[in-house]
Amino acid sequence: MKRSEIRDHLLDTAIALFNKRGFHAAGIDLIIAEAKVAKTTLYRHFPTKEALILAALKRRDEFGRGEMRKFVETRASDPRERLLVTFDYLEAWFATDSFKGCPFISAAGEHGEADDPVFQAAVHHKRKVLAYFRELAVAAGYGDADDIAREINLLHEGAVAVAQIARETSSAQFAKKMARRLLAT
Amino acid sequence: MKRSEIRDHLLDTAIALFNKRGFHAAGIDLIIAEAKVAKTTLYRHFPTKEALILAALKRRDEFGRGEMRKFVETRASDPRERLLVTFDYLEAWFATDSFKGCPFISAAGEHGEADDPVFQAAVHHKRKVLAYFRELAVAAGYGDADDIAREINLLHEGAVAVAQIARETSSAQFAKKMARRLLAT
DNA sequence: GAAAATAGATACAGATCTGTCTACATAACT
DNA sequence: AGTTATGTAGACAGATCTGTATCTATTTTC
Repeated sequence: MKRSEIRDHLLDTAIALFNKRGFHAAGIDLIIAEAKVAKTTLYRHFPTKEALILAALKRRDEFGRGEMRKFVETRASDPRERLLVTFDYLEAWFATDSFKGCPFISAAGEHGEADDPVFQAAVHHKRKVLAYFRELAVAAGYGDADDIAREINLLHEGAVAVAQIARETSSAQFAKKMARRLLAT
Repeated sequence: MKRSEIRDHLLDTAIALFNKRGFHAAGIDLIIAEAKVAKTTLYRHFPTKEALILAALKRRDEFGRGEMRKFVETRASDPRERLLVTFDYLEAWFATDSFKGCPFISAAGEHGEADDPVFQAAVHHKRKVLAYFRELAVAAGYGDADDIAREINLLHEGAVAVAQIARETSSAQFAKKMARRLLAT
């Protein structure tokens, strides 16, 4: 396998296994076996497991937010509607086989110390997502864009947590209806 | 230490360490050291680590729901108000030093397979909490008590997730205001 | 095409994990 | 008081974990 591909392949494999088994339970040996790559290779790209976790979270963050943006932009042009369409993105995510809750919440659960770089990666991701909602709320012309963004964000988090445990997609549309009613007030 | 006390003491120590470090990262040796108990003693009470985890989650479930009930019942008598007071309970929980997000969401993150007993324990807890909200909604005389309960529940989950990452208590009151507006429609 | 960097395969070190075993001390119950 | 159950202490086994070292094969790059 070419060097240019292998790093991303390793990260994708790691993301999938961290998601499925958890960050501690998914060991290096499992990751290299799944990726069909030698251990030496992994350690040439990432000096430690923590570095691998951080790189995986970074990739997951950028990919996930990019996907949500694309999804939203192709389904609605009205900024107000776009805020609601984010819940349809959630629904599509929940419907995938690999959905096991938010990887950043799980990462924060396993690395809960405030000064842990993994926890900080989760904080960074959540801040970026909130900023996106605020961006949409501003574009929609809301005077209290900050509050609107926080509301959408809180509903997202709630829908994800419910879907993680109940293992069904309906919480996305349920949260969407709540959002619609709140935006109407 | 008396036998009757030691089991609960072990469970409380385990709960605290699982909460702080995560279920995989908190090892048996750490738990017995913190509890100041011999390893033999722990394994006389719990045959495996998984059994300890399950017993700890069961205790956490019963304790947490009992505390919320007590909190709510002492602060409001009107059933409608009680639904809102549950968010004040959240706020008090968030304000504790040990708050690191919902232990059951974290447990589900580390044991995400649907047939894993630990995951099932999380499902059980969430069902019970939802049933409590429904009980309050029924007492409040709402015709659509199921939907009201789901809304309160989703707002709770959202507030917990936000508080876990942002490390502040304000999401509880923020969710409470959202709940108030939703209940008014 | 040659030189340098990287991948593969695998053994290994050292730490840590769960769970067991042994030997002795203490508490509880008859 | 004496028997039984339980606690303490710690060594130990066996598995597993992260990370390193060695050596060969393959890519990349100049």
